[in-house]
Amino acid sequence: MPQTSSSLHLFADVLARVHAACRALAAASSWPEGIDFSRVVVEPPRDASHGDMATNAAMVLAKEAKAKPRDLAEQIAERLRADALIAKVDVAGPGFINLTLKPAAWAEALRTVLREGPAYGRVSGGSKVNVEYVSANPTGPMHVGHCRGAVFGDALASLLQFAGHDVTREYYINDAGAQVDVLARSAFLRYREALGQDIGAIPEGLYPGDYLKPVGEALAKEQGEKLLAMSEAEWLPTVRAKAIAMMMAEIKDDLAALNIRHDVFFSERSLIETGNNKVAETIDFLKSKGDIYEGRLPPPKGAPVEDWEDREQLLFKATAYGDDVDRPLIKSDGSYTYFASDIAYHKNKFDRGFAEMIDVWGADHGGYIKRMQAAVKATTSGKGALDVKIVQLVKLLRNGEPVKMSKRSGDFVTLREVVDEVGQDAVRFMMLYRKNDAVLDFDLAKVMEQSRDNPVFYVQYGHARGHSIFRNARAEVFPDLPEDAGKRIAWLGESALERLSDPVELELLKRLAIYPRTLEAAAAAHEPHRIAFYLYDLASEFHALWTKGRDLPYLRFIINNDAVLTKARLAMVQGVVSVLASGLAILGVHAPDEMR
RNA sequence: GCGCUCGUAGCUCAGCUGGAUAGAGCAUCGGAUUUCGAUUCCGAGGGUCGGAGGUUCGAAUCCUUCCGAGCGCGCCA
Repeated sequence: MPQTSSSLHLFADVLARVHAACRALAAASSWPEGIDFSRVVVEPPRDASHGDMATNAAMVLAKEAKAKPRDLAEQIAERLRADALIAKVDVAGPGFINLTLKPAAWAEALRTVLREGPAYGRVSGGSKVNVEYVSANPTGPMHVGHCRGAVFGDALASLLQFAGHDVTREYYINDAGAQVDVLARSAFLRYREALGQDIGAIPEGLYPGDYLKPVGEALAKEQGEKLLAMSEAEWLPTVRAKAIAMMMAEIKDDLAALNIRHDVFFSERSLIETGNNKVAETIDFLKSKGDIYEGRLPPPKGAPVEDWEDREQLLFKATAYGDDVDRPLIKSDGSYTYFASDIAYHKNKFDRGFAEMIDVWGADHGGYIKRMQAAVKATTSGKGALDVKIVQLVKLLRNGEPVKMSKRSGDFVTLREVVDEVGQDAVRFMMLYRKNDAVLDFDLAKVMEQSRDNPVFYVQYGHARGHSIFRNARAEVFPDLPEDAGKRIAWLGESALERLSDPVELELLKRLAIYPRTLEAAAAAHEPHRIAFYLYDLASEFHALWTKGRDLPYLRFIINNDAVLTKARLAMVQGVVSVLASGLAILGVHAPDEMR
């Protein structure tokens, strides 16, 4: 289990106190041994009037403690009332224990934010995790459809890293199937074209895009007319390798435009290299476990398969691990199915030390999850776990109208076109401002708007506004307020934070205090979108407080005749700025000091 | 036909893995605003959480079953 960093964060701290109270009570009341406290949680109540935090301890423990929830709640409450951090304890409803903390607790929470700075909410000591994402076929530039999985995977990896995991970002290159041979043939045409031949229209079934022209030109330059004299079987490996290399370079460029970088690029072809055939090895391994057999499959029930041929074939016993049917490993032409090499690939991940694997796939691969999880179970004897995150379709719009067309490829919009038009921040944030398994509307016009309707702008503006306040404070009250973030945080760390007492201010501090908890939950659920929503809420409260200062001058951040209060308020602003910057960094979105 | 995902305000979506009177934004209506440079803020109306059962102290959340949408269903990746 991950360890929380040096200081306990407020929610974890209070949870520990509740646990302690329960244990003390357990000892005093001779409860049965080995009671499970893990279901006891401390969370913010839905209704703020109930207090700052609520715990379900009494309701969860009632059965085992053989007591009525309300009675038990009273006993636990009695012990919590003695706690120095807690101002008020109430028992409500079916047995909730509502806690109201002393104001000093919130000041202390802000002090924690400032002390830890960029590390606030960070955890260390987590497990090794492999996150595989993008893995687009190396047959052309990336299109918008790839965008979402790319951004999602990248943000999830960052999130898990922040949550203490040892994360490897991986890209699986599908460079072994039939489609890369098609790529090679398409590139060969462009090669002939580069040598001055008239190739006419690109035949049906080959890739028509202009992006293969540079490949043809490069081949012409390197090989001259040498390849023309060869048979396809002879030139194909050379052309294929060149085309894949250039496509991968292009994909890496596209990813860089979104600020995405992988640690490992894993080649499918490397699995079946002669002399080192991992796929054969894996099949043998499964055979020895009795998970593979020769058999027949019933024809698929859905759309009729025209050339269906009932044949004896090599099957993986996926049904033994929760799948619906057993799955073929070898095609009728004798080559491996994609699934076969994918089994070998995931086994390889496990063998490299990743018991935890996460794959990010597009929605059209949903039907593939069960068999892959079955395969992981089988090859790792249940020790490996694969979580597959499906990212749903992105509907690209402009002012509500669907966008099709592309200047470059003829039939799809490239990732690059979208990033060039709206910028990487807008793309990244919007892709994360939705649950991954929900369809997403991406409106090119809307994400450029500077309004509350555009969450990217709204959150970034929150960060910029914080800095704007620092600039004003520097001009009006504190010429010494450091520009450097680290120095400024240290400088503000010595503020009289107990001066922050207005309910609106305390609300903001509570929001900051809950950040580590939000991160922890988002990481555990593999759901980076929760951070995007949290940031939006935080920015919203910050903007609201700023605007309140317009009507109520005593709530302004800068109070010219009260340097002590101003400094405390600036410390609060710094807390907001720090957390906004931290959350945006996890999402891979810039936190600007000013908007332009 | 089967499997997976989904169904929450007029629209777009959250809902912290079972908690209290289900929340935001947009849109609508009503207010505030020559600010600490910012398209910002406050308030109101709006709900059978697709329908029906079930599990328990308690269900939008879990189970069953219908209805509806999307995706998938050897030898594509």
